[in-house]
Amino acid sequence: MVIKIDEYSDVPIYMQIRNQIVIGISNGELAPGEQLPTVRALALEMGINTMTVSKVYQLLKSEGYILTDRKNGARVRESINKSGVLSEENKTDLKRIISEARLSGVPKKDILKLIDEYY
Amino acid sequence: MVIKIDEYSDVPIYMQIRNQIVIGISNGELAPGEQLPTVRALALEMGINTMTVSKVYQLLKSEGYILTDRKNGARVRESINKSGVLSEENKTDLKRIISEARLSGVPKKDILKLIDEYY
DNA sequence: TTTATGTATTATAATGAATAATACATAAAC
DNA sequence: GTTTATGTATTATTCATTATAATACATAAA
Repeated sequence: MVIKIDEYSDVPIYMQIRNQIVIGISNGELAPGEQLPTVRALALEMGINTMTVSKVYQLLKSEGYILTDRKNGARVRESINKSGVLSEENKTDLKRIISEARLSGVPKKDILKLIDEYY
Repeated sequence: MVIKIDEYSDVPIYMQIRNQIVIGISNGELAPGEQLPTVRALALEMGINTMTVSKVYQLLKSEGYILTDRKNGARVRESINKSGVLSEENKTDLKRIISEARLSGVPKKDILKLIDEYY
């Protein structure tokens, strides 16, 4: 899996990595049980600090997306807890995105098409 | 229009206000040409610094949502530029939200229902 | 002349993000 | 047993962002 950092983004590096891994798990690019790169390998590959990557894994672990231990490294969880509902934060974000889209004249069907593509 | 700040959110105050005003413009709660509260009035009402509100208005102005001048205060723009396309940032955000939703077991139709509600 | 508007200025404090350089606990590999 | 590789902990530092505080300014209507 290729992870790309936009250095001009105002989204912190660790959050960009976290998001791309979550997207990868969701679309199947990262399979359940699949091994993730080691902290040091990913840090070296991306030219960032090891602790930054470590914190990404700790975040993903706390969110229930992956498991980590000292012997096996980090792996995608086999069974991820399903609340079945969209978080309040995501509802708020979605509302904002839709509002900006409407004001930019983006047709509703274009949004629905993106949902189809992403879901 | 009532603006509410979640002091526990990691979204900065100025961004929360900005977002809620954008949403208000989009859903018609704030009509084109409508006067916004003065910088000082809004700051006093919300118990925050005047410069924080001023920067919100500068941001909204730079984004083309409102107009400000020293005599008339701030008003919603009559004609907002329509690019017709969703910004790359919003595409990325949308993709992340959908991914998290899928992993949480949120049915696609629930997402579409929210789109209907918000758009 | 007063008042109200957005804005500019300067300083300060608090927080978050990222890095740097080591070190540790653990367990597999040799 | 020693080495190696894993995630994690520690401590310190730097930098940018956010928010506040206290004034002051330019402008134009009242």
